[in-house]
Amino acid sequence: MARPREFDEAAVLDAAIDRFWRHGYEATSVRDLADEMNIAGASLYNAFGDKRSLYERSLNRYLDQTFRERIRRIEPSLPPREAVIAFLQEIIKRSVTDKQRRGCLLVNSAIESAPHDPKFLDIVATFLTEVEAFFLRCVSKGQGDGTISRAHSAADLSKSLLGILLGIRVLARVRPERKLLEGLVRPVFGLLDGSDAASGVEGGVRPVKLRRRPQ
Amino acid sequence: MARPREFDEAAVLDAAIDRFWRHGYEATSVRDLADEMNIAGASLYNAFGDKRSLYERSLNRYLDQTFRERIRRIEPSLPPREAVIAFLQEIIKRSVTDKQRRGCLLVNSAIESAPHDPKFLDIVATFLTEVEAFFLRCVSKGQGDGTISRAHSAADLSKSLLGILLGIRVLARVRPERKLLEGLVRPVFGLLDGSDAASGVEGGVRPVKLRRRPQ
DNA sequence: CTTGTTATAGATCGATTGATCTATAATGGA
DNA sequence: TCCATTATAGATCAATCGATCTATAACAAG
Repeated sequence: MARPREFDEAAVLDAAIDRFWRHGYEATSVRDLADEMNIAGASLYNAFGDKRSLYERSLNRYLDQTFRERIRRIEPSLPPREAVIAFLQEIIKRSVTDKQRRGCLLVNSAIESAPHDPKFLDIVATFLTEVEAFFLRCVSKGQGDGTISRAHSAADLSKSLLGILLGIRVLARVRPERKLLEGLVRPVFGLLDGSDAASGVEGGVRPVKLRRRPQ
Repeated sequence: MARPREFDEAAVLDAAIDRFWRHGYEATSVRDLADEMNIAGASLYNAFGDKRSLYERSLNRYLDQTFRERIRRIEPSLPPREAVIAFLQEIIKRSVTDKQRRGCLLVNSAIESAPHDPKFLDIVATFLTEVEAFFLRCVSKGQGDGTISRAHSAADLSKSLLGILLGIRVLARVRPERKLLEGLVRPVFGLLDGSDAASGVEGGVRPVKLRRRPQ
């Protein structure tokens, strides 16, 4: 019974994602959203609750369709070291080709929304941990089969990879230059390869003697 | 002639910085600003023009008082490798002790404001280049005197350092955990030290044959 | 059919926005 | 002292905000 929806929920949600992605939460009004989603304001409230709930739905859908999709696609199909590299290179490619300089909705949310809303904070923090966990799985596996250097602990390396990922996405909004981003990751990729990593600057742990990359 | 100001411009500007820093540009109203600056709305407009101009003034003052101050203080007083390390460690310390999770006004602006205002974009992009140049000076000098590894080009290393810096500042707003941030920089610091950095993942330039760190 | 339920479009709500106006206060120079 | 100039406080502006209301439309069940 009852009158059916005239719009495709996934489609209008994509429109909402795009708007939030480009302009952020505060700079987007409900009217902006309704316009881009091609639905009436009342329909928006009826279908998604309020603006905040719509943002939450948008962010979650974004994470599923971009980050998680990328992990699902890359992790099982590539050796661990190549998976990490492919993951980051794909993000560089996206950053460089993104003419609207939207950057990354996750990073944008981390800066703009997470600090002022416990729910958003939880979503963002949890997901960052999820990305870190992906890197950790890759690095651990790579160190196990000798394709990734043991000069640093898998825990540290995966944190560095997370940090670099976030840095790339900040630059993507301001200086999305191929040479900058590719130069930026080169030393980090080198970190995965063999290296003797000399002195421990700060008494850092020097976990295991490295092996000279068999394979 | 004319009635004198009743407030100290630098002091009220600091109050504006703090507000923008914590809440961003869009989520801060002119009334919020006037309240925190302890001046009337009319005085704000009289002294600083409009909200946008006040933000510009705030951002520039912030950059001078934090980033540039740090560079001016650290660069001449420490050897290049130690300067880089001190710079990043100071930022980690700030991130960890920042109970309000303000993060970095530069990074916050890069995400929220720069993409939608050519003037802000220019300020942020130019300053990011300025930070990169600082890292480049340090790395070049360190590679010259043998205290920093030549396994990667100074250009690439300084870009990586910039990326890691930005990543730290994103995490500072969401997961300002000491272990996370210190683990994150450990491999990057290792990058400065000797290392043979093997394979070029992507046909990247392998700039110079390394020397085994004389000193 | 009728009835119950939900979706839609557009008007509308009070609150808040960035910005300005009015009126008054405070100064240095004539 | 009077004038020109600027600063101040508070009221006020139209525009826009997030959200809701009213009225109508579209369906399924009976």
